[in-house]
Amino acid sequence: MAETGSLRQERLRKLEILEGRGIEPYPSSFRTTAEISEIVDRFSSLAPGARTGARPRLAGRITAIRRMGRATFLDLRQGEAKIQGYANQDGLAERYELLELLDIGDFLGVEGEVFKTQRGELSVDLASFTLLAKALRPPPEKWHGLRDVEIRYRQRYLDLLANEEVRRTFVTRSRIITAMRAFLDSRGFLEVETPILQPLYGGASARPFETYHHALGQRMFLRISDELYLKRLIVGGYPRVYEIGKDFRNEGISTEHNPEFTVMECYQAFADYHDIMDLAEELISSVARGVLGRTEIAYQGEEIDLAPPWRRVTLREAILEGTGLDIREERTKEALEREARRLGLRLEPQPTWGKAVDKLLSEFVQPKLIQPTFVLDYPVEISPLAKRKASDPSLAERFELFIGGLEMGNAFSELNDPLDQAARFQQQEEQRRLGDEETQVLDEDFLISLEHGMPPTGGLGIGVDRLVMLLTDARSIRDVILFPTLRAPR
RNA sequence: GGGCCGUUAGCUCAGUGGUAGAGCACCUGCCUUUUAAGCAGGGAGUCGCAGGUUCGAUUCCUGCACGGCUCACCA
Repeated sequence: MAETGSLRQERLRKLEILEGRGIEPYPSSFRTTAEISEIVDRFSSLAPGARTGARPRLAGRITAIRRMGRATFLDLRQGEAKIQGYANQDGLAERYELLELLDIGDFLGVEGEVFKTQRGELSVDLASFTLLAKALRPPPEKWHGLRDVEIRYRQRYLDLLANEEVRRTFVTRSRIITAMRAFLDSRGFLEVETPILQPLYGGASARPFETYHHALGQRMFLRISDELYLKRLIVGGYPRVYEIGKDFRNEGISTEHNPEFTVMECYQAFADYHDIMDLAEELISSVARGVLGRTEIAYQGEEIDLAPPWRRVTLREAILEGTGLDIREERTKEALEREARRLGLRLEPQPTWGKAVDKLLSEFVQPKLIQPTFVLDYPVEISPLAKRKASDPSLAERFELFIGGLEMGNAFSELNDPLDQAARFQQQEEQRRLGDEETQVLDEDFLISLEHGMPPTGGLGIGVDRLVMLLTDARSIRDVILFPTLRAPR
């Protein structure tokens, strides 16, 4: 980080003068008697020119200073709330000149009577003030805010100070997660924590981050999913569990992907994927109602209604609708790719039939799924942890949820047949040999847990960052993650 | 990783083959109810980095770094 040259030098000079006068620029505390927001709430309807007799002690950051000779105004901000400080030479006497040593960005404690100026600005008539922390660097520009995305992401604190809508977004994010917890808790789900550092990764098709534990002398992975551990807890007898936490995938970065991202996964015993669709609808619509107060939202210019029930369409119908291709007719990779080409679809060659189906969905169907849509019944080939449909063993009882063109969730009736699960892992190995690099790895310990008996269970995973994007109308996942992954500057 | 675009003062941005500007911020002066305070004056830059072309490069070319968008993979 470069020095900011003369601006920083200037502040250092003021710091020295302050210290020379025996003023501690970083005192350990300042006892306030009120929050700025409380004073604003209490006195905002005061008439211009009125005085209150109230004399609170307040603290905040200086966000503006207007010096007018023997009178000075400054804006003091604490969180969202702001109040004006008014000081004049009559009131402060020889202390008045110390105001010269204050800068925008400094934290200040004040004491004085609350009043309203002739122009109607709620103010504190400073009887005294105390420097609480000197800022040595200037804040971003007050008028245009901070635009440079690199500074916004790397120094998010400046973004939060300069851009109010950014501050609001992260408040909303926090409320979404709180609402999610409240919903799940009210449904009897137990919040648990499972390992992030794992000897084996699984539960999704993705490349992991690898690390090494020195004392154990052992390779470890950062989890790519919570799934296999949460299912072990269902085996262990908890009927409903959930976890909200980070997963890590060693893949590309985009407006919809951050290498570490937040996921909510929940598992409910004696439920199937139809029950889970109901659960997902209720979860997301109730979060929207709780946080935004409504279920109609606008996302990137599209009007979306999150009120249940949501559209449910099979994967086959969705692809048929979106492309004209019937995946039930084209059962081999070659036939599917040939037909896609015949229809003029730009489909890159895929390693397997299942991957090609997945590609058709994400490429040609997903962008059109603006209203909440459950796409159900996926090929078993690409659903190695989901139970087969009784009526068609080539399909899995699985759905993905799309809203606003974003893939929002993934769920299935969990595969609890240990022998079929073993066979599926085997099948994944074969797909790996065909060139699919993101197949699931065999987890012997997980298989053993299934052999001890897992009840029929429905599971759901929601991409929390994407849900926040949807509810805050964010275009990029980086706008809902406080410190998104960036290359380290050299 | 590929393609396209960007990088100029602390911040927001102009601009040029002849060595750099504005607004905010900063400094000095005036100003005791201002509020994007005002008025007058002033300081501030390795023009992302490194090469090349040129009498001369911030400007043109090449490479690199970082960022954005996009394509490829995933939640």
